[in-house]
Amino acid sequence: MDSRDMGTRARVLAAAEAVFSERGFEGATVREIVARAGVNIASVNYHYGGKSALYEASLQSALDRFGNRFDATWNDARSRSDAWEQLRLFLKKTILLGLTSQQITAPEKLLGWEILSPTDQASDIIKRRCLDRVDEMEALLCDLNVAPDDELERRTLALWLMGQAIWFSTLAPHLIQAGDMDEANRVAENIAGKLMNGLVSTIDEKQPASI
Amino acid sequence: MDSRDMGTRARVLAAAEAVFSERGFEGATVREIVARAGVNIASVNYHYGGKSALYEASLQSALDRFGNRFDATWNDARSRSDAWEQLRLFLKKTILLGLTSQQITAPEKLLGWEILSPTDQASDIIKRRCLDRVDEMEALLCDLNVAPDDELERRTLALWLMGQAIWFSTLAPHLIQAGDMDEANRVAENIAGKLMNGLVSTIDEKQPASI
DNA sequence: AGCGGTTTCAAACACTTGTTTGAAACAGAT
DNA sequence: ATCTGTTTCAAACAAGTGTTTGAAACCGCT
Repeated sequence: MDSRDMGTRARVLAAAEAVFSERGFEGATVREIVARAGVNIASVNYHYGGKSALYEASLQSALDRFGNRFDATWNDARSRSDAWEQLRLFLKKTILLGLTSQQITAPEKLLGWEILSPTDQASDIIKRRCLDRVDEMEALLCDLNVAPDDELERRTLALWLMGQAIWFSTLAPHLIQAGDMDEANRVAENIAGKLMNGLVSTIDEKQPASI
Repeated sequence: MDSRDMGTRARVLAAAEAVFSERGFEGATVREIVARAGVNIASVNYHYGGKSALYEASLQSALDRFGNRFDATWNDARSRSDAWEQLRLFLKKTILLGLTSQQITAPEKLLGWEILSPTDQASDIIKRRCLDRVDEMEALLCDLNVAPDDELERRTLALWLMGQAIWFSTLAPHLIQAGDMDEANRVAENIAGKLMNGLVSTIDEKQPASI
């Protein structure tokens, strides 16, 4: 447990993240992991104690990086002075990510696997983290004075907005691809604008300006 | 290939759908499938030719049922006379489904697995089906006179609206649960309303009624 | 009853899986 | 150089995998 053993131990973890994210827990084999890491097969048991433990470590590490990336976008947006600008920037950035990224990144894929077949402990960790983000979105909505009084309503609204981020960063890349950066930028701004317009409209529940 | 063999053959398919959706392709074992179906292990090879072929059959069948369920909601909404009412009803129903359903259903989980680790042939089938739905949503947007002229913009908008359906029927149930039916109804109507308000607003791109 | 084709079955097959093992190689301190 | 604890390695292990096999059971038919 020294810090000098960051050679093989870290290489195993990196390879594990990649393989687990590509194939899931069951589909991944320790032989492929150690092959990619370029180390002996016994390393995974020696350093981590087994495949399951290695998976948990990979998930933890991937979640951290996922969280950090999210936090970076979030904090960057939150640093703006105007609250509406904060929301617009956050939405636009996350949408843009989905339109331009060529493939789902490892942490998001790992999250996906975990959602589909939850490991008891891990799914709790994930749930907690997701709900923390939802809390932050709720706070932003309160800043904007558009948070509904009703608790479930407010929570669903925050959850829904967060859903946009997840949707555009996971599934959308499979179905749509922007041509160039300018185009992506324009589309992202447009969608973000529609989301925000929906938020602020107070003429609720009635069909507006129909045919 | 008679129609009288619907006994074991169909039982295997049903069990396969369940097990594959719970554990994914790699995680599922033919032994568990045949155990649930209550048939001999050789049946899967005899009737389907192998695990992979059985998986494809399950995926096909699940996609059909998923499509049918979607089409039912869609057609029901589309039968309304007013176009805005069509959209509102569709959005509300799909949101409601996510708020009230206790767990992700088999077809959606299978879809999820396939998205995470696409089988070459299967992912094409899925893509095609999803894109067909997006086409229909585009048509509805044209009916509403809110479809942007730009193609990518229009497509992204349709895709985004469809994303709501998927989002609320797959991930949201993990994070939120409505208390009773009345509550769920109210929340679903609220979110649908916000979505539609965003659509119709023409005061685009500028921050509205800020602090 | 007897026949031909289809379907089921228990047992075995070849193979891959995660894990263990015991020796060899290494690093640092004396 | 020698000893100590740590790390790497090739080889082997037991368990579980999808698949095959050849015989038994079943079916509708004459």
